[in-house]
Amino acid sequence: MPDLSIDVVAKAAGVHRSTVSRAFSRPEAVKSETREHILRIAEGLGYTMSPLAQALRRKTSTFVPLIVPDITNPFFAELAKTMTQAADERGYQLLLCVTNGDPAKTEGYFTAMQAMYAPFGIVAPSTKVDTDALKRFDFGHRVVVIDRVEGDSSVPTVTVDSRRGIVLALEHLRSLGHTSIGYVSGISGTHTAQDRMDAYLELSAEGSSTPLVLDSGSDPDAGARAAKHFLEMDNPPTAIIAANDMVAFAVISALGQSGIRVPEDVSVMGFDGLALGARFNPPLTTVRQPIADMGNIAIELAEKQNLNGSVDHVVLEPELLVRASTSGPRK
Amino acid sequence: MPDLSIDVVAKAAGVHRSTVSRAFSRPEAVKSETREHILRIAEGLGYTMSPLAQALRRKTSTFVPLIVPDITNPFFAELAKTMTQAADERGYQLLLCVTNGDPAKTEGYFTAMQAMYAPFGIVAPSTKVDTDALKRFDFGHRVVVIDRVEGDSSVPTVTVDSRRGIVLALEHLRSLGHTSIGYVSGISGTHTAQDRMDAYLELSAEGSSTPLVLDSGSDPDAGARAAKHFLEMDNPPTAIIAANDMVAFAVISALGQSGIRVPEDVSVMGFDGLALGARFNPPLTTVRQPIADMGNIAIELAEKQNLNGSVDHVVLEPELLVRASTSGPRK
DNA sequence: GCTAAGTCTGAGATCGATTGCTGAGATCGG
DNA sequence: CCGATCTCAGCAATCGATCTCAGACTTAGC
Repeated sequence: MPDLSIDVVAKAAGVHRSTVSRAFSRPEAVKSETREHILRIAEGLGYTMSPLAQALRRKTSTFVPLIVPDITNPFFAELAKTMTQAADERGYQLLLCVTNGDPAKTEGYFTAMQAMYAPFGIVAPSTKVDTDALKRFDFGHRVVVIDRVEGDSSVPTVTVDSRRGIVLALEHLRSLGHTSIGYVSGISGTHTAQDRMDAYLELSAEGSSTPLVLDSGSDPDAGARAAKHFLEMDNPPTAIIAANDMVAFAVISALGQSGIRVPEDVSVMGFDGLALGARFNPPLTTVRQPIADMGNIAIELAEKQNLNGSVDHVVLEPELLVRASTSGPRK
Repeated sequence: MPDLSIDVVAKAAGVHRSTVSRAFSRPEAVKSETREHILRIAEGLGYTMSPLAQALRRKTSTFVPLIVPDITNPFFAELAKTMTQAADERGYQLLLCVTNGDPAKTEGYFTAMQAMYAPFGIVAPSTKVDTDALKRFDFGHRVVVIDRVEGDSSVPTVTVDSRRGIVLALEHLRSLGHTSIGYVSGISGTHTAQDRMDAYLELSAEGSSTPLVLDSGSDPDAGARAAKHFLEMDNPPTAIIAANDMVAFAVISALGQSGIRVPEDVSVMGFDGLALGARFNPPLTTVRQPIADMGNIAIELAEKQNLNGSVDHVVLEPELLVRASTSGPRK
């Protein structure tokens, strides 16, 4: 394969380099005959422009980083999947960047992406993002965050309404007849995690039942600890809300290990709406986040900010997804 | 942030551009005093080299594509995770490319990666890879495949020993007392999927029990169909081997929906060893693939092939992982 | 038919690096 | 003390595109 540069095509088409360039990136600036001729020749040669050279010269590329803490977490995987497509449709190429929760890595990606002339980026954090720290980076001025952010600041964000989600969960459980409803966090760090917990605490109290947090850790063992705690209680709740689907899985698994059945002995709900939940045992009742929408909107917000500096905060509506892990309380 | 080019650093350090370049990429070619001086200045300015310009000029980059069909599948997610790190450690930057099973996308990535001057790539296919089709692409000569390929050809591969894995599963189940062991494929397309199924068919017959394939589809509903089939049988098997963990999850879930208990009523095993399996209900007994090793070795093979054209085929040993989804057959 | 206003295309500098070549000093043996 | 050998740094071409400028040709208006 001889190296295919723009000059090769130019020679083959009998025109100047610049004309070929225009034929591709500014079609209206070149006579349509010439353009079609060039395109035909290029096609025949199997030529495509070098994104590298292009980015270098233009000082802007179509690479859009999506920074996530852990791709092994299905929530982020689903986000990545839908965002890949959303990016594609708009002519961008999503670059997945995994931090493993290490803030230093995030910063590394920032400078790398700056160097790649990425027009903007999307960050799905694992901690409360520090807006000021963000803004210390050049690239930090061009990201949108998938989480709430301290004091509605100058960074565009997309989130779903945590409180509304908890309301949905609580209503569902109460309509089933539950009055004693526990909570296990299993995540922390992000504002979203905090918001869900706060909403539970507050709304649970309103409902005249005492809030009951089985575990508030954020490690993978939270589910097991919550189950242990549950077993040790004299008067355990008849239903449990988990802060996200993964934790719900862990709770159900741990409970199952001790012979507790879901939903016969206790109802368990998740929060996320992972596809995986439909194939859990039992299929998980949960509060669905519109992940695909989040991805699309994140990119839109990024484009908007890039265009006219506007900083929007979009809050999406969650949705109740009833499957089989909840039922009426045991008599 | 003024644009930080190599010339800026050169000026600041009072040397020529080329000297700065050497200070970074060919340390031995510049007097150590000078070099340290330059490095210090660069550090102070917060300068990093443009990977774009570098790749353009050198005609080789450090981008390594990992092409997977679906990042939402935890197997590929885990692969991506470990490979990201493996790549990092060797100075590469992994670029995750998701095809959604569309071969056209794979080809698109090939030419894109060619244009990015990627030194090589890793492909985790969802279909039997056609070596000839691969070789039609320039970039196809520099990939390693995570699957077996037709006729031990000229493409390096990494796989785990499918037959051995099935042996492990069968031995485990038989030692528990099972004699009637079913199989559900749920995947197909890859040679690995084929190999597992073939191994089951063959070894199962040897064990003097008749092979019993509950479902051989490859869609997400295979689990449900297998469960349906199971329920309709007069004499259902007492144990089921699923071709991978995800299918095992689906089978257990579907069975559970019909009131069949695992492992009390029927034992179910998976194949993969996903981290998720430990938190399933019940925790999944499975055959573990050394995913991290696969990632590391894939990159090693790629480097080797790139260096001296050697084409190796590495076959890794799977390992039995006993958890709670298997037990003795019901009396 | 002649000038003014468009259309198109070509020239050449430029983006941020790398690298073969050349030459200035330093080192060294005799 | 002199030429030969080494080191080390500068020069300038190059990678594959983009884009401003300016010139060549059309087209239009009167």
